[in-house]
Amino acid sequence: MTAQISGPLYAQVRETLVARMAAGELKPGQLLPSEFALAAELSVSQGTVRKALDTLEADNLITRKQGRGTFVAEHTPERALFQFFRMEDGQGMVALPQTLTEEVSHRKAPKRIAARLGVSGDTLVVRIRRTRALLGQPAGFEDVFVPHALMPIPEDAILPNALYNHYQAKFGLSIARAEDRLSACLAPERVAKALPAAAGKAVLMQTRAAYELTGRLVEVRESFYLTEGVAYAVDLR
Amino acid sequence: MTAQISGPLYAQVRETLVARMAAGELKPGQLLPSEFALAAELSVSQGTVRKALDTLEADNLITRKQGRGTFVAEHTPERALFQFFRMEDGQGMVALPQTLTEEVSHRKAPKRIAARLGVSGDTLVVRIRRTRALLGQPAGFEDVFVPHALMPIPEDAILPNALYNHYQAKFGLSIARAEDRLSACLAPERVAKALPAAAGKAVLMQTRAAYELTGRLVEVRESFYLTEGVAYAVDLR
DNA sequence: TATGGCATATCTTCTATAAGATATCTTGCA
DNA sequence: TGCAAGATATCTTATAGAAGATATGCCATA
Repeated sequence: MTAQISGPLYAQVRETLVARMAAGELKPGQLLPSEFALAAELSVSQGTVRKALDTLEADNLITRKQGRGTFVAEHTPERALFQFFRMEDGQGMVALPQTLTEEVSHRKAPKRIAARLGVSGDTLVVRIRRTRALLGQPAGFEDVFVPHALMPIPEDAILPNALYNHYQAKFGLSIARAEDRLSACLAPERVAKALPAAAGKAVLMQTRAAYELTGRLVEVRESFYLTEGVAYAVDLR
Repeated sequence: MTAQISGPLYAQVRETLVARMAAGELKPGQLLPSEFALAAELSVSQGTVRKALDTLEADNLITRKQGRGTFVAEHTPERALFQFFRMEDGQGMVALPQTLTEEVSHRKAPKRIAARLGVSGDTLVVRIRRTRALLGQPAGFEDVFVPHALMPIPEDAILPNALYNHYQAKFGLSIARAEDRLSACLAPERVAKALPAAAGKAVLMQTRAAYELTGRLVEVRESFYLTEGVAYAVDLR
């Protein structure tokens, strides 16, 4: 038990496991030791390990299957889609996004992006600018910013549809949480230029901050979507 | 144990408690019997009751305080605000909405509303049409629809800021869950008429379906917001 | 001998219970 | 009024057995 020296046992077990995930000792998709094995290793009872796993499961950091075992959560394209991509068509089905154009560039962080990333204005960042299609129609414009120091994505990189998948595979950074803010505006000039279909139209603007396992902010994005036939879906409870 | 005759014990305990809430035997804000008292009454162990309460707490149906007790969740204006109202200002603070105009009317359900409510087209519904201010500026237009049979709100009713509070107090219906869908559009005519500030502008359209404890759909709404200085905030995890 | 099918052994997580720890409020006493 | 002790609530930890999944091995059969 290395992570914490006070608080409930199960919380210490949780911290230990999160630390191992963040350190890469427990990789996404990997089978965890059994509850009894962890209990023996950490000198606690199986029930205590179980309670720690309960909290991890609630946060979508692990998945469990009775009789099979416990696995570190993985950003499969499907999962990233359902967890972090919320555009649905009229029938409540996730509208699969398709990349139309893509451009990776290294640059100093624009002022508002630097502020949101919590870095100074001359910090080098990677900008991924993409246009995307929903339901077969050009409908989205995305600007994704990540610190270059954290993820030195080359400018000639070809990126997969689901970026979080890529972050995890290439840099060992697992996105665990994201905050979205949604508003409506007329398509800004740079959007209209890259996505002619949006010119003069109202678009849904999505600004996101994405955090990895340890809580560190690692990505900021600004997206604009035409919402004809689709909508950003949220469950409140 | 009246609710269920199979499945895990703790699930049966949960169903029993939900049934009592829905029936009004356990009212919002009320103190529940202690875990041991419930255990004795239902002939299970305290740990089993506790596990049932864990699931209810995860669904925001109860709140617990060590040393004090367990309480049925209440839609205080504050809580309804944080749980179901997601408009935040630039600093991440909830933007308090203020009602500017309000008009309650009884009418046959418009076609698309009837479809979403799952009722026939000639069903009587109550429509609550309001305009609202955010950060002191007129910014919102809301159409709320509820079946008249379920909530016969009189046409001369004066409604509080937080409707769910009112549903609960007047009709014993607790909103437990809601689905929001967000898109962007130019302010429709009826919105521009009621909210001149929105004329010709892009607005955030929010369509919501709200469900009560037992899972029954009880409210549908269509709202339009000017998002200058505010945004609809969501946490994904 | 090779192979398909079935019982079983042995993993796993899941459920249920019990007992001690900790937090909060009440009550009685100085 | 202030404070300490007790009552009562949830919280934490531990243990035992049930339920589900997989692999193994035996045995009948071609």
